[in-house]
Amino acid sequence: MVETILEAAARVFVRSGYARATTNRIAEAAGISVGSLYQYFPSKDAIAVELLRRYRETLVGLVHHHLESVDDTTFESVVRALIGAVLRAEGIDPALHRVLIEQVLRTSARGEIVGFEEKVEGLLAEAIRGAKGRLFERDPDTTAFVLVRAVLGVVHSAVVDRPTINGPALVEELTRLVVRFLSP
Amino acid sequence: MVETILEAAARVFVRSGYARATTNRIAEAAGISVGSLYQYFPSKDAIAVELLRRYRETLVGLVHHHLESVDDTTFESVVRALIGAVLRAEGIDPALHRVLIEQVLRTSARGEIVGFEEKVEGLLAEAIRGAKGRLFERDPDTTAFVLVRAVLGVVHSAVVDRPTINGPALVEELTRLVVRFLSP
Amino acid sequence: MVETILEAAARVFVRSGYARATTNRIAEAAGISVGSLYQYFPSKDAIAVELLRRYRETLVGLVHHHLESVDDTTFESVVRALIGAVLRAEGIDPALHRVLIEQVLRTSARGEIVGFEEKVEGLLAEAIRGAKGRLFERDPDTTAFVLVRAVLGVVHSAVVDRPTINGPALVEELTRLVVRFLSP
Amino acid sequence: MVETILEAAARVFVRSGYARATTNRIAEAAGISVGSLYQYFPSKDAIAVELLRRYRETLVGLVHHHLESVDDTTFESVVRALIGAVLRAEGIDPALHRVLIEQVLRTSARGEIVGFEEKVEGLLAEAIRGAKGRLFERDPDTTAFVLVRAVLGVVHSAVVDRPTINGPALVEELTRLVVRFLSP
DNA sequence: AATGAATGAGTGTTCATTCAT
DNA sequence: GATGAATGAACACTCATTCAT
Repeated sequence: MVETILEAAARVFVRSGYARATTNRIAEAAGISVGSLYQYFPSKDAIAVELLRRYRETLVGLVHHHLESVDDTTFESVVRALIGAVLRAEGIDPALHRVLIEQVLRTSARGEIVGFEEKVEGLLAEAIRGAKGRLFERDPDTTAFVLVRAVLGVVHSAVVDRPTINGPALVEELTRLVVRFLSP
Repeated sequence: MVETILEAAARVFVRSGYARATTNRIAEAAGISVGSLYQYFPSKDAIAVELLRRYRETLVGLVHHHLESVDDTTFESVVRALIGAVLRAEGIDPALHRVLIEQVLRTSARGEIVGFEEKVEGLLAEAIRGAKGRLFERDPDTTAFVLVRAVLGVVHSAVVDRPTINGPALVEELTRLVVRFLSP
Repeated sequence: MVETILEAAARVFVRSGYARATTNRIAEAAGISVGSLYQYFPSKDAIAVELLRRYRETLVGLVHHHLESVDDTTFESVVRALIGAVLRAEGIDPALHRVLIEQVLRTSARGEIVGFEEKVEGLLAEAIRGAKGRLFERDPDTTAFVLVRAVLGVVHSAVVDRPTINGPALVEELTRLVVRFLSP
Repeated sequence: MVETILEAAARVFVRSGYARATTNRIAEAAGISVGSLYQYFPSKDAIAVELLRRYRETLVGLVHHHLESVDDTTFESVVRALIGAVLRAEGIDPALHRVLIEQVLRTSARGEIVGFEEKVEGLLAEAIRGAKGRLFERDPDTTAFVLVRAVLGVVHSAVVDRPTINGPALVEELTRLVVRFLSP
């Protein structure tokens, strides 16, 4: 039931924006009554918060998974695989993400939620520090910041604004961006 | 008067979010009455649209201005100057940008507004094509896309999420990102 | 089970007021499920009605009992005993009474319920008429009315508004009020 | 406008009870829109609070006024005049009073409001203490308490439950109640 | 008989917009 | 042009009641 509601809410949030997404509309989209919706979520905001939480959990998991294979193969191929995975990730719906962020940031759940990018940055900075070749002596934190935000900026834009650009060529360009940026 | 209203609206939008920013509150913040506000803008949405239009106009102008000096000096120094300028730009308030986008995208003005990044990308692709050294044979459009979105991703994040990181080191890292990415 | 529900309902009505006393809350306070509650009472109002009915029954019984002993002893001592009994009566919870009255008066059960004071007045008027000494020639009904409402007014106020005043001195004053009022 | 709303609210509260008196219904009864209602009162509760405040103010004024003439004439005639005045008082609508009390008691305004009877009792206790004849040596506070609550109990009942009884005979009986109670 | 998830009508309240002054 | 009181549609949320299990 929780799943049903979240899926319906995601659809309605994206289609109509948070403000115009009424709880009655969400319930209807989920094929249930408002009352039932409130049996599972205490408020409209709570739905947004949970949606955002899951969204971020998915992405963090994705990155984590790929970073573990760094040693197994070329650095470049890991980057390529990770970027490809993120670009393909079903869970990535920046339109939804965008809609949610403004709302959740006004919520008390704010603290629990903000920090997805930070988490990814932490994982990356760690990986950079542990990298065998000690590739460079710049500050790993700043490097991770630039890396994460640059890549996510491109990925989000590709998914939201220019779905047609999402192909192998984009993966290549992004991989080049990352690899060159990190090389000494 | 239009200016007064827009400034007040920007403040209120950022402080309270679009939904909670009532026209009465905006009018009050502008020191006028609601009635007067409606004398200059036909609707709340229209304020958001105009705000977004100006925001983008400012940024496009900024980029345009710096790209014209590409030939005058090193490529790298132009990039560095441009990045510095964008990061310092007063007009850049991604918090406002974020608030506006969701709303404006649901508006009929949508067509007139979307495409700021596209404009910048166009300027860039043009510059790349015209670059003397014929630096590379990749598709200028894809390259421009990656470049613009990557840089804006970092810039927006820096301004919104991590103001403390906004310093010379960040400019250096971003410049490196761009220069290396574009080098053959 | 009916008892359990009524006790729980009384607690919840007093604690939260009739409007905020939800049937779910009452059921929970009774340690049963809403469904079971509806097995014994057809509606929330029905609970209030039954509660009021019992409340009044208790008080009428109390008065009735004491009036029967009028001949056995001094008039004054009967009055004193009756007043003391009413003031001590466990069943007296004017807070509950107050909460119930407004609701029940809007109910179809209204007719069956109103008239508690009237019953007591009837008993009293009867007692006055039958009183040996034929104490006075005023209209027994008006006298009974004034007597009942005056005493109940004081009793209710004492229990609800000023529990600290509820002591022997109060009994004395009230007794004096009654005895003097009835003396020729 | 405030007056219009209060009058309409009083009517609706009495007719339908507080719970069923919707703000829309009140507005309609006042011949205005809900929005306007909220321009003058921040909430439904606030209306009840103001109504109660005025109600009590009226009654306190009434009592105060009559107590000032105590010295001018017989004690008994003052009592009689006061009782007659209270019984005739337009402002007295215990049905309304009853409806309001439960609600207001749950309100933060509770502190400012409770204490009407207390105020009257204070005035009375003062008058008793200052009475020339030093009529008795009982505790003036307890006496005032019994007096006020007894009289109000009768008055309220007369107005609400038995309007037909409200005549000269009732005034006589009540006056007798008071005078005898206070006599040494 | 007991349960409690599901229902949906109905509530208090907000706020974009209008318009008489 | 400026004002701000008035409007009322629309919303988030509650809760008495039902009914399949």
